[in-house]
Amino acid sequence: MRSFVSNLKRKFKALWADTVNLKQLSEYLNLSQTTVSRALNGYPEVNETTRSRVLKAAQDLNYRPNIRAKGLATGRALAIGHVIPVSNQHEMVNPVFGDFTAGAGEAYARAGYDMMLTLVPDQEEVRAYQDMRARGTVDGIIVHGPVINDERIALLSRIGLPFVVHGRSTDVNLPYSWIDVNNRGAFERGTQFLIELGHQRIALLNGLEHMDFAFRRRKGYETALLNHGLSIDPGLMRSEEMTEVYGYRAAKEMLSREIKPTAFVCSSIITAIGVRRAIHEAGLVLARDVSILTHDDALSYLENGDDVPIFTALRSSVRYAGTEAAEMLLSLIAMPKHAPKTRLLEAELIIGRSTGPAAS
Amino acid sequence: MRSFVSNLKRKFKALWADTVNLKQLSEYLNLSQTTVSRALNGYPEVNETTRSRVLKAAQDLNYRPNIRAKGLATGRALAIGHVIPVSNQHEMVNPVFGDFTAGAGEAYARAGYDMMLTLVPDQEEVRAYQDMRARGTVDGIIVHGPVINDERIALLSRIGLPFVVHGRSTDVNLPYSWIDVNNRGAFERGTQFLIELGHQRIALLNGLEHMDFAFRRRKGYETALLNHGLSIDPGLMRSEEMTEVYGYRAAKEMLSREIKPTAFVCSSIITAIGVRRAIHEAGLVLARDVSILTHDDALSYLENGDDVPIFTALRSSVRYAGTEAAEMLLSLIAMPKHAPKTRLLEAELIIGRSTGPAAS
DNA sequence: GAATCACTCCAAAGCGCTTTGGATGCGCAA
DNA sequence: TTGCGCATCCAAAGCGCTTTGGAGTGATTC
Repeated sequence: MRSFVSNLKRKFKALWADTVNLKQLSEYLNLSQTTVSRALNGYPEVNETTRSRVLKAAQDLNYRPNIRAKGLATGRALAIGHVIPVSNQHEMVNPVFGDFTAGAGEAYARAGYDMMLTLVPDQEEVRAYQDMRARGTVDGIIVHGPVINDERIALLSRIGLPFVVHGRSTDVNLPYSWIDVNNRGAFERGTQFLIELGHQRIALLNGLEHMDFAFRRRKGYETALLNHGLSIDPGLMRSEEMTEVYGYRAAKEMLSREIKPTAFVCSSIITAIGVRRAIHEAGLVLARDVSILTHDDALSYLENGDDVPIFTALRSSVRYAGTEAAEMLLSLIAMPKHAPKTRLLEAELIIGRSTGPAAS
Repeated sequence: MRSFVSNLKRKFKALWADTVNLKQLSEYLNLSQTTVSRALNGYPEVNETTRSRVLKAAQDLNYRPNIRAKGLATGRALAIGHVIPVSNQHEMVNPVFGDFTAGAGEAYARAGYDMMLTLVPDQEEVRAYQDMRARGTVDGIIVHGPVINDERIALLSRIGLPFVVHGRSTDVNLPYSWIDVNNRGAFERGTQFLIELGHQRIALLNGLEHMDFAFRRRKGYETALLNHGLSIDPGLMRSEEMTEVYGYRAAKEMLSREIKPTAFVCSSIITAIGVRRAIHEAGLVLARDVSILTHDDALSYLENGDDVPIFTALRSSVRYAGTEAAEMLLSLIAMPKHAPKTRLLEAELIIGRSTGPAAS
């Protein structure tokens, strides 16, 4: 039996790890390409006996449909695009993106979709989306890093390419699909937590505030301050790319002042690590002299401790968001007429060892 | 003139942000598809006047060749695959991968290639590569995270899919293309540096040692110890996924011993951050009481300080490696008969503020 | 016994591009 | 005038798949 099959394989030039195409497979089976194709794709108009014969043969001859031919015929690409804007000021290939992508990748893998990454210089972004649509490289797109009033949303709606935004865009009034963390609510809650611990001078080390998430976080922070009769001090607010060095420098400067902040709110655990370094270097003690509260994306390589969290944090798994976003997009592609879907995730306030009552 | 063009656009159903195909373009030009295709792709047998007419029209009508049709006709995919192995023990979507990818993406973008990411469960990896080959999704592959005696290398050679390994694989004797850091040399040099500072009990917090890079690093570390008459103490060696918590825990345990190590060699800056945390928590002072030396992949989000490096480090930009790997692969694809290319990068020893003479 | 129907299957026409194998017309030498 | 080479262009055949529009069976119905 084995040698029977392998003879046929030889005859049909199907060596191990090599592949036949539909035509060869159908000749081998003495069936038409139509029938074989239908059997393989689960269409009803084929006898079940035939179908299992076909399935068996496809297995034996190691048949793999050519994805480009399939795509040409069906008009679908079976791929999702992730466009990563690249600019000088600003680098989207960050740890957050990695984890989000990992989450999304899982969902794609399950659904048999591929994932295309494209790095695109800022100013060519619009063109890149048109390209993807026109050249048919992808069936849908995940939009990363939305800014305030992001023009990509209007563009993608116009050209009719399904998309899901990771985040939202303030000032955009079109309906669109998104998944986001309640950034404003989280930062309001976190700031309030510090205020209730007695802190009055609370610094905010935010991400770049043209980014929508950072804008919302600042709003939350400000709201909490105002709600408790505290004033907003621009000298205590920074907005930059969220690196370790940024956290270090900003904290070092603020801690060298006559009147120091007693607490820091950070937009990223990496920035918080930089702040911690500055605190140590200034000879101060974390939680006793200065508190840190940070947003925590639950990155796999930067877990916030294990049993007891290192930092008091607003936690929301970006990996989970990735999976959800991907599934939203896939279902949008499956039902193109469906209304936009939205999903708001809540961050969890987790008490760690980086906060304490304000030093008097 | 403008309205002339826009009339024709309307006539040919080319609305803004919409696209014509080759047939429409050739009808618009009163030329055959052959000629238009040749004009566009720079073939010589077309009059220069005609060519510029074609180019102009392609621009005006917003012509974008369908990549799947092109791929079907040429047999090329214009895409490169990055396969990310996923398992329970082990997570490749790490910050290093992100930066490598960013570097590679630049090269692809320049060459007009797309980048495909695929997450593949460990045990299906072999099948995944066969698939990519058979279905024609990619023209080549970057192999990430090679282990000792990595079977993927033989597989990819056999099925004839061009590939470049990021790293090497000990015990594989086939010729293949790779780009790697001199891990062994770097860790030997780094360890020697610590020894010369008087350290005798030097711990190694390595990555998972079935990974080739980690294996080589250990060899380098051991070589330096032996060269200086120091013994190898398994109690001072760890091998795990390189997270922050790993560094913290391992260092905490070792620093709680009767006889503590006086220096740590880490395989990742993230792990080093964890070690630093444990040092602080133990009430010790970095560089004075305990030294840290780490490998530094020069990740954009985890820069090792600015003017003065935080950690004494063996630095080698993984982003640069990504760009180089991509370019090697693209040239391999362009010249399939070419012999394998290899490239060994040297890590730079950078003196930071995390090392000092051994405390007596 | 003829008409109808459900069930299986097939031939052939695309999908949008590249590329092979001419066809056409021109200038130029013989 | 004929023949030849060269410069331009074109028709048509793929690439490997899906899908439309039947065609060929028996079985069922009247």
